[in-house]
Amino acid sequence: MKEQIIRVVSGALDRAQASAELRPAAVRPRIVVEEPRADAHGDFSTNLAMVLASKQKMAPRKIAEILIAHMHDTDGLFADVAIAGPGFINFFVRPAAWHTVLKRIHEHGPRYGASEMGRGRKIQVEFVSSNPTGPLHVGHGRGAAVGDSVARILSCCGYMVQREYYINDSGRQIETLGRSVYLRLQEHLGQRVEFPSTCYQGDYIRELAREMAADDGRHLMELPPEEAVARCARYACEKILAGIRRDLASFGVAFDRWFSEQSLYDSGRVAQTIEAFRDRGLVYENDGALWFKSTAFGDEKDRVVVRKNGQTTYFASDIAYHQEKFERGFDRVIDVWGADHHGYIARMTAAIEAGGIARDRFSVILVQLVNLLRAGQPVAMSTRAGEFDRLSDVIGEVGRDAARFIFLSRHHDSTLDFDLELAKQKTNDNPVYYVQYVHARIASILRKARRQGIDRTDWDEQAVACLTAPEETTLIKAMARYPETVQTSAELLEPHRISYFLMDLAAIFHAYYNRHRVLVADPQLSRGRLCLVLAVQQVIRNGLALLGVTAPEKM
RNA sequence: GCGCCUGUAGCUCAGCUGGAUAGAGCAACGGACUUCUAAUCCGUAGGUCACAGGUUCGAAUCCUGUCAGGCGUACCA
Repeated sequence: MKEQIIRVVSGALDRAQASAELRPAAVRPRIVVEEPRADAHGDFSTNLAMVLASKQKMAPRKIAEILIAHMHDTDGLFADVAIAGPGFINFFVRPAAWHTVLKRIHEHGPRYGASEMGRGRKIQVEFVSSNPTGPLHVGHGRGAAVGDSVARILSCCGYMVQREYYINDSGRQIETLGRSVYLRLQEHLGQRVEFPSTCYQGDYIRELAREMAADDGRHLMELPPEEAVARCARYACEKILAGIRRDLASFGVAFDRWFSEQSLYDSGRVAQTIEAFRDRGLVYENDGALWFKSTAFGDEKDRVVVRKNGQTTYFASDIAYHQEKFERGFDRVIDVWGADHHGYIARMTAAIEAGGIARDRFSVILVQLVNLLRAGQPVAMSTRAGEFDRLSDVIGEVGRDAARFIFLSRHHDSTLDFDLELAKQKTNDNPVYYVQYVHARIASILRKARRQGIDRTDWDEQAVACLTAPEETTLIKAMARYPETVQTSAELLEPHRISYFLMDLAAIFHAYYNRHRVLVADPQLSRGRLCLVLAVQQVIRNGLALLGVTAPEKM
């Protein structure tokens, strides 16, 4: 609907300029159409006359008059177009014109809200990428929900999306993992060992050690320690990764590709990247280490890629990794990171630009941390004791839908309080159920309709013409906003906009439901209302799908 | 010190990249189940948009500064 109005306004501007009543502008202003808060200001309004005023050297209200005179309402949308305030043009849409929105929803079904904004461009979303040194915790859960939802939204907007998980299966932390398991294994086999605080403290390390002991633990002890540690590392890494995959699967998150950091070393890719940088003078030696000139690309200081001891840094493999991503043909690459990594953005962007890729093709979604609470009290989480607020526990306790919805109920820039008790509550406090309830209620209406022998739920133009109640128009107006909401959340990479949209639509529906009955004596009106609530159900389902939340038939 | 993020109702948060009189939910108070699911709805009350300047027809939104909180500032990952 908004697009149609933009077209009307845009056409009026063209004609006004063609007729020389308005002088042609060098730069055409972006036409902004908004929905005013107050009903008295109509269904839509544009500020175009005021934007043009200074350039045209004309009073805004005068410009508004000219624009209105040149408007062609070919679709018969408007009951009235009025000038108000300092020069707003307000549009009052005929109630019947709103019915075309309903028709569109019926026609497009699951594709309502989809667009070709992405024009098939390839885009990659890399998220979670948690180190395989321990199980996923709630913070990863938020990253998983955000990454997956962003991927769903982009895909809905016509991008070819790939979901990727980067496995840090190389370097010191993996060695530490191996040593941790090795020491616990020795301990398990009755040896007295000193377990350093630098090792991973969690109970899952003991479990892994027990498993290995049951397998071929004693045989391992006969190997040279270095080899035994390496074996422990490989075993633990695989096991933990399997657990991560399991947790993600139960969270409804599926990756298209799991990319191993080690593979970048095995293929010589990291070394090649460094050499390429060396050839182009992008690195230099200092204090025995090799530095990347990231300051030349906007970073605040240069960064080490090869340490004095000859080992490459994590950053080095990350540069190679991101170059490799773009070589795979992605137009855009999006990384979802925990907010504690924000200091890393400047150098990563610098490295990408140094590799000859425009910096705006890379973006990072920083996800702020999650405070896990229980009835308002913080849930104790001690990394030292190795106790995690595990994602699997949280999903087990509150369920996948509630967890996902809550993770997506805040802007990713703000910290999130996740209250386990609240998440289980089935009240208004907990918006998941509030939204899902709409879907279930409508399903219930349909069941009743079928019992009454009404089995036609297809589009019925005449029946829909009966929908004249103001609550009905409000409902349709809300649904008309959906496609735009999806596009905005795709542009800004902000899935929470979908959550808020759904809560808003749900509130409007519940109010309607309490005020009007769908199945009434008048069969024509019943059919019209059935068309209406079916559309609501469709939009709720589409929106929930973008969040990865189910739409239940019964609750 | 420097950098990034945040500051909106008692609490938790939206606010459509500058629009008209500031928006929800929770908590408080008062109402609505013989109906298609009350996991719902209706109403009342609640505000110096941290503070001070600036930009313009117009600012919660943009710019500068101040204050407060979070995070970061490795030859760790």
